[in-house]
Amino acid sequence: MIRNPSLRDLPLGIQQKYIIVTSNYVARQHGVTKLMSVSDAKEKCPQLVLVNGEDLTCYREMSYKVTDLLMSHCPLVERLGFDENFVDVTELVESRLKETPLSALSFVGHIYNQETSAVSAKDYPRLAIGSHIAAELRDAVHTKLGLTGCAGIASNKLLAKLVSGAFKPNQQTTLLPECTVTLMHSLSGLRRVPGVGPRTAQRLQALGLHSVSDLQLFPLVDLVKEFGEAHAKRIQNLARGIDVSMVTPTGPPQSLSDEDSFKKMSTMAEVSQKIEELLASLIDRMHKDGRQPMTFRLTIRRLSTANKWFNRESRQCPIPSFLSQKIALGSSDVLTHLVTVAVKLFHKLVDTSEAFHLTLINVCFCNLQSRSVSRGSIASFFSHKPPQKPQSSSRHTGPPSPRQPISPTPTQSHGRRGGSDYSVEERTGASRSPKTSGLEEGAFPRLPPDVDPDVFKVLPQHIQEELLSNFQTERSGIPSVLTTDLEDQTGFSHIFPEPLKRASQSVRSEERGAVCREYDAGSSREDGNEFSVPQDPVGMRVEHDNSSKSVTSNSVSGADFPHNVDPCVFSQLPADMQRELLSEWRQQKPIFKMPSRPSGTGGASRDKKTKGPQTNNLLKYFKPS
DNA sequence: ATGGGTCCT
DNA sequence: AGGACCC
Repeated sequence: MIRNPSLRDLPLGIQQKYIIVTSNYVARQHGVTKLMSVSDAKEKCPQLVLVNGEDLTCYREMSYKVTDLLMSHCPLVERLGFDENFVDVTELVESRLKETPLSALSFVGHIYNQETSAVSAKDYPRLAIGSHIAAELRDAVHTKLGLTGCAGIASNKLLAKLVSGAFKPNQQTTLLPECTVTLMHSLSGLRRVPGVGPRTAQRLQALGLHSVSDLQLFPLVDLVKEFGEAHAKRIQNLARGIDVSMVTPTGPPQSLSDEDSFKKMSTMAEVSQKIEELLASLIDRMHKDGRQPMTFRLTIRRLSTANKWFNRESRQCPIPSFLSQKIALGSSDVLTHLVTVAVKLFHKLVDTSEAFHLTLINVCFCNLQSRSVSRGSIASFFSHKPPQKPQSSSRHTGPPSPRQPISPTPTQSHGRRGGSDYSVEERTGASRSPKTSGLEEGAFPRLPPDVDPDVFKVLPQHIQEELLSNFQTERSGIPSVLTTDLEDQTGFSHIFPEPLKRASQSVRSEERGAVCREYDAGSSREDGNEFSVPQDPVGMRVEHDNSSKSVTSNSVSGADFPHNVDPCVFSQLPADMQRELLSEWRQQKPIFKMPSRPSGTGGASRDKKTKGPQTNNLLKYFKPS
């Protein structure tokens, strides 16, 4: 729709192969649904206009533009697919809170299950501020990129995401902590809980669990028997509305892939041709990215009578370094060489002396390394301060673009290996200082002043809840996450880098143009971004350093609580109290996981998970031509 | 399903 | 290399 506004008021469907992956609201009014076959859709809506959405380029570009724009307002942005972003606005909220009188606070948009006019913003100062930030972000995305979408404002990612869909086209909703229970109970089944996929839902069903409350109340011990401790705790917490995961800045993609599916392919000639076609566009994308892929992977799907359902098989291999350099440099004869590599992998997958029938081929570059400048040594990495959050520098600075061997290209910060010295540091930001770890106060810092935390801890649950609920009405909530989403449209190009987010699949994207969400009805999609607000700054972010100690209490996987906290009680606590508890608890955990496996090149590089600090600008991505 | 992605085992 | 999850 963005590309062709004349489609805006017509029923529009985005087609990939023989299915409508998404559609605008006009088409939805005519009964077109999300993964409907083209034939069923045409039957329901003969006038349906179809746009092919198999090429995700436009959506990807727009998607990064959105992420980039959000990052320019607040650096902590985590992408989820092409059309959703989580933004941790805790720090922004805290700084605005310091400069605004309580009397000047208000809410913007909807409040889940309550009348906005009936809620006092003074009682939830952080969430109220979060609602304004979400509105500003949605407005920026709309005015600068032409996309509309929804946002959810809550104390964690799970909740922000779930509440963002409460009011559908192009609206935003804030979740007050006391409505968490209602929101979770409103879900029609366990599959609606993000993080519970088809497999987990099936296993839960086998245990006799169907609803969110079934999972909330199921004995953890028994759940652990089925799923293991970490997974069991995680999903049960999710059912209770608890999500301790951080908003992890996404940074540039970890892999780039290109694939095509078809009815059937049975000859080597067709296979090499398809591989060549896919590789040509992948190499082009890789070149624009500017990083060097160290690994290549080929994936296929066989036509299988039985098991049609996900049988994908893959083989991967290191990319000879002369080739990966050429890719980054944009050399023209790379294609042939890579086709050779791919065909060799293909033969490891398929015995071509026998008949074969493929249904899909995927080519992927992963283990992407930024060639930063100096290839310096690992020593230079250690000499810098710790990986701070680099942030940005590059972000706005133009496309880092590709190229140029020497330049200090920013690209990622983080791990950066190498680099001259400068780059790295920019840090900035905010200082999130480390606050030392430790103890600062007790575990329950925000109890009413007349309650001793040590006494509180040993009280029966119902008494604790009563104390807290009385106290809670006086405190504000803390927001935490927001998500925003946007819709569609696309356009492209741009300024710097990258793009946006939304469009989830191709589908969405194509729609683009039009619509957006004007008003209701229908549909398109929207989705959103979620902003979470609140958290304490300190809490979520852990970054820094080192570790302090290792774990104190249980540590275990991410899902547990400090030893004296019962999850059931915890879930009833006011959001800001939860946040502080989690913060403290997280500070005791080691921050970096270190290479569990010997990594390759410099260990310094990082470990993937360490992404935290890297903010990078992602976006740089395709250059502005 | 489609055409992408993520992280964990 | 595969599995699970997300869109």
